[in-house]
Amino acid sequence: MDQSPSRSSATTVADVARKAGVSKATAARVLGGYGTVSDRVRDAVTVAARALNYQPNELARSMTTGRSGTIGVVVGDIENPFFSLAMRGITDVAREAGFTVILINSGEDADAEKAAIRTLLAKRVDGLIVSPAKESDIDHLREATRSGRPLVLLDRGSETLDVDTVIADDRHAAEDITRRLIALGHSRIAYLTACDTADHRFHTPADINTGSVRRRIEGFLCICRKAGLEGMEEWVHVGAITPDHTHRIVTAMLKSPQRPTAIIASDSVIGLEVFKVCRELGLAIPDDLSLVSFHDADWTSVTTPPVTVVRQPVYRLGETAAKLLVERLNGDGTEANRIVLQTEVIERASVAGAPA
Amino acid sequence: MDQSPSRSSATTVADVARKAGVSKATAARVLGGYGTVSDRVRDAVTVAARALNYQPNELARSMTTGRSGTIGVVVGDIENPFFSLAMRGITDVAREAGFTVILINSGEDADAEKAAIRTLLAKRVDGLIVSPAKESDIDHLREATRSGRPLVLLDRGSETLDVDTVIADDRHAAEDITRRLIALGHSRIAYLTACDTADHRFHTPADINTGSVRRRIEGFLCICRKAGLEGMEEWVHVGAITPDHTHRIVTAMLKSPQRPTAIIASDSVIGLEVFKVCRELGLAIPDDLSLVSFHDADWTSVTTPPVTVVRQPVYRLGETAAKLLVERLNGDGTEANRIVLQTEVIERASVAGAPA
DNA sequence: TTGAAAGCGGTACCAT
DNA sequence: ATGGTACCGCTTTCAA
Repeated sequence: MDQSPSRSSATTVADVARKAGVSKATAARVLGGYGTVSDRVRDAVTVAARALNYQPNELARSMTTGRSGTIGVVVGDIENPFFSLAMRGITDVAREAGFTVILINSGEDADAEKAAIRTLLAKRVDGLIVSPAKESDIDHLREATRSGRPLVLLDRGSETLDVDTVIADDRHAAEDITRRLIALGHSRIAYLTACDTADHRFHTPADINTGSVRRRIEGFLCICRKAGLEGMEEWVHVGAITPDHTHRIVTAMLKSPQRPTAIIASDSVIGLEVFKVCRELGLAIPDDLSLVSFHDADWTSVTTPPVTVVRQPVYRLGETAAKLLVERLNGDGTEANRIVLQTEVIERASVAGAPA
Repeated sequence: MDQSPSRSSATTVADVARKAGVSKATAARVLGGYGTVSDRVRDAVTVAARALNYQPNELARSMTTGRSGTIGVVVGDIENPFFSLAMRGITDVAREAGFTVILINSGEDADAEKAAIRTLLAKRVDGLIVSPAKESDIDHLREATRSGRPLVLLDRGSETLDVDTVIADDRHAAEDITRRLIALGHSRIAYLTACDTADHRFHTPADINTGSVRRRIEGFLCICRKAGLEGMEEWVHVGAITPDHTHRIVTAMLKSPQRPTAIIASDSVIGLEVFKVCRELGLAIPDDLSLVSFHDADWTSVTTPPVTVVRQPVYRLGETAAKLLVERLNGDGTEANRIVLQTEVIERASVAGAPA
């Protein structure tokens, strides 16, 4: 009465072994594809496995091997086209290498990120790819590496953490576009980012915890200073964390008497919102306002006018990070790589000389 | 010489138990948060755990409990804004409910989807959310449910598979916009989808394996017929699987002598490409061509003219699917839900009367 | 080449 | 309330 064949619980190696008339160890060898077995036995086991519809239990396998075949990815927000494209790069490489990906959104919140890392570590991921919300707050990342599992930082590095890092050349990109804007006669140039500070105002780049953005702002300020533009810190606006926030900030900015003649948007979501506010306010781009946006989102070429953007190799960012991780997982013990992917300014028609 | 304290391998329940001077069972009770223990012992164990930096091994836990705390998600392409937004809905609900998400891209390929399901099942996910590439080819899905793990279908249902399903009201949406177009005098209306057929041509809705799209085309053809428009099958174009493909198809379409006066784009990626081709060809929207796109992508409101779209509750699609799954996981044994979320046509300015 | 048995790190049942 | 111990399903010595 206990040998019901349609018992719901899955068939195991032992079941197959019994049916094939061999030992558990032998069955495991053919089912797991390791060790050596005679052809005759292999066939018998294979047949039995098929008959019993044997499905291996990766969890049990992971228990003994210590490898879960899984990599954990923590990004700010998968909904953001930047991350979803990078994610595509990661998953493509992972699948190719036989790994599976666990995705967790941090919502750019440091605490959520910590919880995510803890969860991932508990699930015994083989490695991690993280886009840290705050570069200053990385004890949890350090602990992750201390647990022996390789970590790759995506889009945002850390000076104090010596691990593989893949970022874009944000600083030069920012310098480049700032230089162009200044050459065109702009001096009231605003930089707008989603990153926020404690008092929602910008004072110094050190306030900015997101490395990629900090580097851009540093580049922006540096070129401004070189051009004799002082005190541009006050033109840096933070806290554009949602379209609503952005809308409010941009509206206030453009309605002020000393309004900017150019805006640099730190990502395409912000750039889009700037575009919308201009519409509402009846401001013409580029005659009344020049606009440059980071991230070459697909729609930027189709607006009127099309938007000048900084093209970042987003897919390759993810792809490269995953490749680095897979190499580590395969035993690469060389020192940490810090890879900087080049960016490119795509000139379109949203930039013109400063209004008189 | 074997009691090196900085041994790399993680500390286990047994280690903690030893240090706290209690049995493994007792230590496990406090560490696992089950059973009953005296406060004194609880403290001792907690202290020992902290001292040893104990990190639970979820894999081992899953082994015995049979629950992995993981749900598997298979989508066509995470890079597509549709899926990344739905994914956001899924991950939000999953996190809230204490589940972690494994993401696999199928690339809309049935074989890849099968492999994905197999992998996920082997990893012992507790449940699955799948956006099936082909509704006709679902043996692997059936097998998944047979393994006892709940499955929820996302955006695409299946008549023959009796499982929880969350889709948008695609048919009515298509009927609605077709009706509007016809009322405006259009009769040469093209429908363009990424779905492909064996010979890359459309004959009958039965050729279309993606349920959501099939339902739209059925609605489109139905209304056309009711309005006395026959043979509209030849205005349905398939195979717009990449922007390049789309570009070629749309260009050919718009250059033909009998070119359409209106195009319905099956997703925002296609809609964007139609927009670009019109630019290139010097065709004015909506004077020369009316355009309606499925998916209210963020940029559609900012083009010139802004695009009339079918707004789908994409986030809620994912959210609802995840909620359904979590309920099943919590023991809901009621019959399969088939949830149809309402769509809404957002009228903007890309639609006008048919050119004379 | 094959088998027996000891884990992997927890959980859970049964005593005490 | 606590301890002893048999698993979970698979891998991996070690012998035979």
